[in-house]
Formats: sequence, C-alpha cells, structure tokens
Amino acid sequence: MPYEHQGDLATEDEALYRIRHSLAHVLAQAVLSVREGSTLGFGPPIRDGFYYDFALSEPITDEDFPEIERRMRKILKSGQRFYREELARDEALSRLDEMREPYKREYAMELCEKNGLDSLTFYRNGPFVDMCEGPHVDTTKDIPRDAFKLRSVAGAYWRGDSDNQMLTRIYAWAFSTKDELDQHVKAFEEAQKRDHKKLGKELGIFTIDNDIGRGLPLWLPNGTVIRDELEKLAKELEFKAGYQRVATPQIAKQDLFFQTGHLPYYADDMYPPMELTEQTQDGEVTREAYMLRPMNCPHHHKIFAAQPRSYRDLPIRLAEYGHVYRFEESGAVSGLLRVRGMCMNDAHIYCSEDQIKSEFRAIMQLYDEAYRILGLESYFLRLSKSDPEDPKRKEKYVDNPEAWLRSEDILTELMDEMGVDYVEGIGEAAFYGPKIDVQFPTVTGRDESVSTIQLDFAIPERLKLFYIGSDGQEHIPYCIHRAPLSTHERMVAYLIEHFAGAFPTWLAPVQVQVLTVSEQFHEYGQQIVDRLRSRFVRAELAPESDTVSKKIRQGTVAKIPNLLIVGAREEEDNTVTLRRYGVREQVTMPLGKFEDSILQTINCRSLDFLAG
RNA sequence: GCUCACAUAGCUCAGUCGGUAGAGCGCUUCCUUGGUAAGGAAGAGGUCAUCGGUUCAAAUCCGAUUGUGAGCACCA
Repeated sequence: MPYEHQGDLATEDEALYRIRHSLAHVLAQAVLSVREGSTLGFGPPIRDGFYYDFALSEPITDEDFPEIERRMRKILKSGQRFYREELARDEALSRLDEMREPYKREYAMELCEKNGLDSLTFYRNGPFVDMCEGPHVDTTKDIPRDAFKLRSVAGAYWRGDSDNQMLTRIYAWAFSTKDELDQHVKAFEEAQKRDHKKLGKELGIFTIDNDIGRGLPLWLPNGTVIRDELEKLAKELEFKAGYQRVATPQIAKQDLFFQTGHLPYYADDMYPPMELTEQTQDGEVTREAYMLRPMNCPHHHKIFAAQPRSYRDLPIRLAEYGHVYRFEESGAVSGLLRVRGMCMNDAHIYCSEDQIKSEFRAIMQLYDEAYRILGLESYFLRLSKSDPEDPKRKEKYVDNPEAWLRSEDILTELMDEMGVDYVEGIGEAAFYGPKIDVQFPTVTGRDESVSTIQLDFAIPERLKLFYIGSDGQEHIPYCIHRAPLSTHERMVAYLIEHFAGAFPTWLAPVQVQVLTVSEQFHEYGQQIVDRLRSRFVRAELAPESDTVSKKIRQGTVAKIPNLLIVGAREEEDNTVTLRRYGVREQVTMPLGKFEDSILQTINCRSLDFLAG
C-alpha cells in the first residue's frame, strides 16, 4: 500500500479540520508554556495534521517533544472551552500589541488594509488567545488524546519569503482516531523504505561521490541498464511520432546564452563561465568564455537555423537525450530528484501557430502511451502560467504581455477542448512561455514536476529563427519544448519509488537469475544463461557456493523478477522451475516455453510475466 | 542559501562517566553438495568525515569546514 496522498483541505472532513485546527492552538499553548516569551506565526491544518510556526525564546528539538505532548494531553484532558470573540480593527490591533505578537499584528494590519476588514476574530481556550478565523471544536475534550503525534521541527520563513526572518515550525500528525494515526505513521514508515536514495544504494543503481561533486550522480551498471531501456522506449515512441534525432555538445559560447535570454534570467542557475585564453598567430591573446548548457534548446534552435526552412517542412521535431547542467542551490540538491547534472528526454518542435494545438495533442498522446507502458497513474496536470501580479515579473518572465496572454489562452483552450483535468499554477511558467507540467508525488509526500510541455513564443524570435510561409514572407515559428520521460535522474528516482525497486522484467537490471540446486548442475545452468543471453535477455548464474535457500534469499532481496531453479529434475526433462518475485507458487515449464514467454514479456514491455 | 539534526568497517548500526574500537550482514579462505528466504569455521577490514582547540588523555567536550537528512526558500 503506497503512502496515501490526500486531497485538498476543502474536501477533508469538517470535523477533522476542527480537530487539527484546535490542536494547533493546543500545541501553541504548550510551546509557550515551555518556552516563555516566544511569539506566534501561522498555525494551519495541513494534509495529514497541522503545524505551527514560532519565534522561540530558546530553541526546541525533537527531544522536547515528549514533554510538549504531555502538556498537550493535559490541556485536552482539562476540557478548555473555545470562545470566539470579534474585535473591531483598532481594538484587535491594540490587543495584539498587548499580547506582544508582532507577526500576528503585521498580518492583522494586512488583513485590514488589503482585504478591507474592519473587525478580526480571536479564539480563546484556557489562558491561550489567538487571532484566528476558526472554526474550532467546542472544548478540548472533543479532541482524542491519542490520535496526534509531533513529527518534526524545521525552519520556515515568515510568510514564506526568504527575505524574512526564519521561524521554527513544528509539524504534527493528527487524525480522528488512534487507528488512523497508527495506520498513517505505519504507511509513512513503509514509504520511507521505498525512498529512491535508500533503494538506489541497495540495488546498485547510483552513487554520489564527493570528489565528483554534489548533485552529480554516478550511474552504476544496474542503473545504466534502466536508463538504456528508458532511452530505447523514448526513441521508439518518438520515431513513430515523426521525430528526428540530433546530437549536440554540452557546452556553448557564453554569448549564445545572452542571445537566447538565458543569461539575464537564469545566471544564478548556471555554472559560471569557463574563460579561455588563446594565443593567436601574431601573438595576440584573445579571450572566449564557454558555459555548460542549462537547457538543450539553444543548440536545437541552431540546428533549425542551419538551413532555410519552408512552411512545408513544419512541424520540425528535433529530439535528443541531452545532458544539461544547472547550479541548483545546495539545500535543494537531493538524491536523483534534484541534481546539478542530468540527461533529459528532450525535443523541440518548431511549428506555426495553427499547428500548436495538434502538436500538443500528439504530445499528450505520446505521454499517455509512455505512462501506460510504465504503469504510472498517480499524476496530475498543472497548467503553469506567468504571474502578472508578481513584483519581480520583469526579472522572471520575458516582457511581452500580449504574447503571454495569447499563448496562455491557446493552452487553456486546448486543455478545455481535450477535457482533461488540471490545476492552474500561477507564477509557475518558464521565463519564455506557459507550460503544462506533469506532477508526480514522491514517497515523502511532495509533488515534483516530472515531465513538462512548454510553449515558447520568445526565444525563436530572439534568435531570429524563421521559415518562409506560403505568402513568401519570413515568419517566426513557435517552439514547443517537451520531455515526457523527464530526465533520467528524476524518472528513475520516481520509478524506483513507484515499483519499490521491484522493476518489471523489461526494465529490471537482471531479468533472470539461474539458481542451481548444487554445483553438479552448473553446466545446465550455464547453458540456460548462455541461451537467454544470446537472445539479449539479461540472465546470470547465481554464485555457486551458497545453498538453494540462500540463493533464493539473495535473489529476492535483489528484487530480481525471475528466478529459475534447476536441479536433477529440471536437467532430466530440460525444464526450469520459475519463481517470480512476489509470487509464492512456482511453475515448472519446458525451457523453450520459458524462453518464448520471457521474450514476449520483454518485447511487450509487460508489467507482468506473460506465461504463455 | 536559511533553520535544526546527523557523520564510527563496503552496508546497517552499538560504543555508558573522556582512558586509544565492537556486532550483524557483506568480503576472502576452508569445510559442507545442499530442492525453496541466511549451513558451519577461520580470516582480512577502521587516521571514529576533515582541520583546529580544551585535557595527562578525545570517537566522546568546544569551534570551524565539508558532506548528508528533514523542512523552508528556490525549481526551465
């Protein structure tokens, strides 16, 4: 059972919402009693509980949790009643002054000024008062004493802005019953076990070496097999969809990135330039700067520009598994999910405006096909737009309001025409245009953009790309950027967690392991391995010196999908005994039949073994 | 980048009050030739992340650095 991701707070049970919200007040009361003089930030209910932010007088660690929980239970037991109070603006502000709650006061001011409120509500339970909209339970006796648990302490910026002071956030789980809490904690612990960082190490998929550098994973043999299989899949799908493959270098002159506009917008996210000094014939020294590319598009644009293009050539679809480098901030780097060097299932489609929708539809079909094969279902689509209200919009987005409106309209229309569900992400656009992001949940409960389809109205113009239209005039093409299989890094991270490391046969690093009952059947085992390998099945023989039990254990721990056990019986009849990962029953079948089945399983990229 | 925590053998971890290092797995060798999730024995393997400080004495206390984790911010 995967760790469940729950929906919006709006869809949550109202009673549970009250419990979580009220518990946040109880937590605050308890924290203020162990850390006198601390002040309050926000303390809302969240997906699986609640949190509260504090500016603490003295630091808190999770060693303080038992004492805080004890005090919380005491408060629950004492049956404090929640009283609602509505104060006029000035009264409310002076109350917050008296309470010495500067953060609350700041927010109160904003509520009054920006939202035009002339009164604010407060809730009091016992000695604790908090400015808050409610709703709450009637008394703290309505809150179960054994259905919450403090989870972790972390830093969080006041109002989510890194220019502000960092507060201390305490996270807690909270449910209606102890059973639900226990279940949730257990699911959470189970989810930790499938973390790609843990399984990636155990299964020999990747490693990160400090001498190579942070965020620069090394792909081990097992991981490289998975990459190669994904790449093969992508290349087949793209071939069928009319893409052409190209290959381009991973660096380019700095000036190119000024031309594309990456540099003003994107400098902080790029590795700094490599300055070259060269000796010319007449002894002069010239300087050139090269940069590692953060995206493949400029290179592909230059391929588009390499020859004259006619409207008859469009759409042109250039595909490459391209390596890019992005200087992610140290705190963002994590396992394979956020890296500084990555290899992307990239392609750029150059088309006219009236081809945008049909190209997007074809891309969505390609996504569907890829996800169907991989068995991925738990994703949602996000239509990522610019944020015209953002004060920093000029630094974040290409300044062309008309083009933004137009391209965002095209995508919105398209999504509505296709009748797919999506959420809107205001301020999530690329600097050069809106996009549709495919969001997947990680085991730790966060959503990550795995794949993306982007509509770029800006860079082709900057690079003066054009095609000759039917009118004989030059026209600027639109460019669609898309990466259905994401980067290898992020896709493999996600797949490890999705399959809990037990990959379907077609993706598995070792597809078949042959276990002999004793060394005297070594020759038969080796024959099987040789025969399978000659058909490109990734088969291997288990180490000889172990017992059968041990070999089965090792093969199972390695999550190998197909174990073949062979001894006297099998050798005699030219059969194999198949033990599938996660399946108790074994089947003995003729070697030839196994061979046919496994080849079919692999060729269809089946998620299961096709027995015949 | 920010807040907090953590860093001991290839891996997972123990190490009390400061007195110079332990287990299991894995690895190597030997014995065992075994039919369904760990057969037995022996051995090798550590500059306790790095640098500095306190101390007669530091894995242990203090500081800095590097790295990792959770969260925040960021995320083309």
